[in-house]
Amino acid sequence: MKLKEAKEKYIQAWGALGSSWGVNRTMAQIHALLLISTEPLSTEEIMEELKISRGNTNMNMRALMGWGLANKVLKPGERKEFFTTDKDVWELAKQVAKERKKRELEPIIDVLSGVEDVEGTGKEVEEFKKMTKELKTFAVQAEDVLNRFITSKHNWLYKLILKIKG
Amino acid sequence: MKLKEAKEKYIQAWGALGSSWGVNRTMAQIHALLLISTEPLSTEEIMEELKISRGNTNMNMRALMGWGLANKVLKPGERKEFFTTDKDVWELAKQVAKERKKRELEPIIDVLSGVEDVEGTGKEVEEFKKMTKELKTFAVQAEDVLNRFITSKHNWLYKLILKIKG
DNA sequence: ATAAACTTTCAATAAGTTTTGAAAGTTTAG
DNA sequence: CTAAACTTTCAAAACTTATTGAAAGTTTAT
Repeated sequence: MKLKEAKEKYIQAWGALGSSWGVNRTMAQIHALLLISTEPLSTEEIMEELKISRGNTNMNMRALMGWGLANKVLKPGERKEFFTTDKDVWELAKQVAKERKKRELEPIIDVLSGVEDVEGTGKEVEEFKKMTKELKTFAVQAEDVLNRFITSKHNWLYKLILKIKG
Repeated sequence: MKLKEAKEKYIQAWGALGSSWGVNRTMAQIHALLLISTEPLSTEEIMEELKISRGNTNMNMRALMGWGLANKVLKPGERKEFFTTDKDVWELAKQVAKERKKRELEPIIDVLSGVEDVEGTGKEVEEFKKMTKELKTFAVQAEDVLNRFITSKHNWLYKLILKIKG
């Protein structure tokens, strides 16, 4: 397979994956592109390679930087800004986990906590309390695992697998 | 807090969470409703409670059953179909994991495998190979963890937490 | 057989999300 | 200062996904 074709396939696939993970497609594609670049890329180059508009490139580069997944780099003698990424899948995964925890788990835990003190005593109320309590327990446990993942060092996943297996 | 208000909050929150997890909002809401119901519910009752159309209810009930998260129940003397769920958060989580693994992880692993044999030898090709290989390793590890989760028994998560802590 | 009760389908519509592109804003060089 | 180089913004357009509702299909009772 030619590099160009391989690159395209990989970038498309990564974009698709991103969009199921709350990372918008373009953001994921830009990240994918930066991951395999040997040199920092300019806005122009990103636009060109991904065939996207300037505005889109700009918005998503800022989002990537906001997530801590990309950096501005200045080249001496160049006026343009260039972008790179850490090239560490691990960091990417941790960052996604962090964002999603904040956007999803935390709010649902809040709601489930807020709903604990429902008044009354009927069968319906009992069932409601029982279920929401279970859901909360589950969510808190999931949060716990995520927190460990987020604050973990490289290879935690690998070590974890060994632990599970052993 | 009144039961009615609490129910609404909980159902809305669960719906919102669902839609970030590839479970459509209505499907998640129906599931949430079934989770806290003491009795099996009919299509009518679901429509009423969630203020959604018959078509929407029907489609999403079938999807829920397709995911193995709800069942038809027949009440003696009644012609209508009624629906229940297992009331097990664990099953829900496993099912979501299973669907997402199939929809997302497997395809990306395929692409990354398919792209391994890119030809040429330059710096660019090296970087590409290196990166895609790393991504694949990561994806395969993640798949491994998911598989264990999916085939696990109740309380695996809890035990896992103890393992990680210890 | 047929009519009522109930379920399913799907084209049209609505709602939500992403992308564009042109205009406005900012920075740098001379 | 001012013109060119570059970046940012955001309303409108394109695209994607979810929902409706009415019509078609199915099942059951008589």
